[in-house]
Amino acid sequence: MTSQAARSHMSIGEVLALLQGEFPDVTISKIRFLEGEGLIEPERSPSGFRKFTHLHVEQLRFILTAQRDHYLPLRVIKDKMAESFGRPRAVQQKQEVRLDRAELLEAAGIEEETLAELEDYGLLAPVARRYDEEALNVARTVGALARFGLRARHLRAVRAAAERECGLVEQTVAPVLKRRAPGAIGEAEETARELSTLLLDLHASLVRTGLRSVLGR
Amino acid sequence: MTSQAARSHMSIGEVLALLQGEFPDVTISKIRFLEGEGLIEPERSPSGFRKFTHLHVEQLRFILTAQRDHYLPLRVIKDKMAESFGRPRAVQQKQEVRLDRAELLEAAGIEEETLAELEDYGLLAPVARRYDEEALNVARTVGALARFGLRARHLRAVRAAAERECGLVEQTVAPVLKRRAPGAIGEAEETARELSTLLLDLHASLVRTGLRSVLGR
DNA sequence: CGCGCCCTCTTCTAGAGGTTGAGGGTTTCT
DNA sequence: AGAAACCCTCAACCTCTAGAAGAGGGCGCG
Repeated sequence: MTSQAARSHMSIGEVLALLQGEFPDVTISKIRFLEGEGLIEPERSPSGFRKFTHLHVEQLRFILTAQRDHYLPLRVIKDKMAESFGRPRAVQQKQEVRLDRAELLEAAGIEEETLAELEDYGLLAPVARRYDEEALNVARTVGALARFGLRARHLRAVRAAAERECGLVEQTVAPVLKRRAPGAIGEAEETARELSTLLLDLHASLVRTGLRSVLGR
Repeated sequence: MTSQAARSHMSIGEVLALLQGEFPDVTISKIRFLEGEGLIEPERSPSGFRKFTHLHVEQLRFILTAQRDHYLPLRVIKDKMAESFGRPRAVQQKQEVRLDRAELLEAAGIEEETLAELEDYGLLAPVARRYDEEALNVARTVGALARFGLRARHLRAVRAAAERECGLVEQTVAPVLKRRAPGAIGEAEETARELSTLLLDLHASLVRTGLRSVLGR
């Protein structure tokens, strides 16, 4: 048995041996299965044997830990891997939702006129006559709010607030975007995502605090 | 149909109605299933109908959130529930945070002057000279935002927006609160929580959508 | 050339998390 | 009272995830 260190890549059996100490119930069949699910992508030798590197072992460790300690489903682990290990191309689907008007009404469980109202107040707009995931979520949420007597016109303020926050993000990110360097867009997206998370978090905290005083304590 | 408010306990259908806004795919059969799995234990009427209280609704919310947002298996959720809800009273956990000024600065990793700014702009205020969990979160978040060049004065709009949303909730809940019936407070809290969740969700959706167009798709 | 390792592919499975429907009682509206 | 709406149990069924098991067949090396 040649040491796996020397060759820089390992066979599936060697990988198994490496991991088995830490994760007693990993098996060859499981590793193959994980490849099938697109979680790892080992190279192949001319004759078809899988060739693993240390990176792959790292990834497997990540997967197995996520399963064992955080109970995450593979689908979610896959997404997280894209973040932690960076897109190994494949551009990740995300299962685009694209509904037409009738489908949206159906899926969100709202009336035509509610939708019209929503569009009037700018809470939601189709892109190329189609509604995406986010639009569906808006429609559903507004539907639920309507059951409390809150109609679109009450929600204009929410839209305005969202717009102002977007403005804040835009303003911060603009210089990066302008600098037409390669990778600038990716960087801007990253920053925008991070900023918006923070702003949403702040917003939520403020609302919760405000509410507590409304309810007396 | 009598309002669920008056009776302090609800039928399974009423519980369903309460939750469906926030969790569109909860069903009666699922609620029964969760009882079968030992996650909730509603009382029964003499004729065998389930009787739910606000606590049960709270627990269901906990379960559904854990599933949806953290992908936890029921088995694990059950364990967590024992911690969060288990053993009624048991000295009120939730581990109240009550920091003084210095501790807050330390914990949030911000400067005295940043905090002063925050208080000036009404983003945060001590209660009886102490800062709670939510205040800490605000301070921390603002600290992170500051690293992107966003200072308290940029965030006034966020505060204003949060206040307006609180107003919306207050307005909706006010009639219930006034009606000084027993259980009215619990019901109001329940409604307020639900409304604010929906509003925050809506807000987040709008921000994400807006951001996408800022970044060009 | 034989023994151990590796390959693909198909079929099987165990469990989680519910759904559906039959058959039957209860509550409430009119 | 009678219908409509709601609720009950229990058993059967279903879909999806996460693999396991085995058949049938290639590599590779001492």
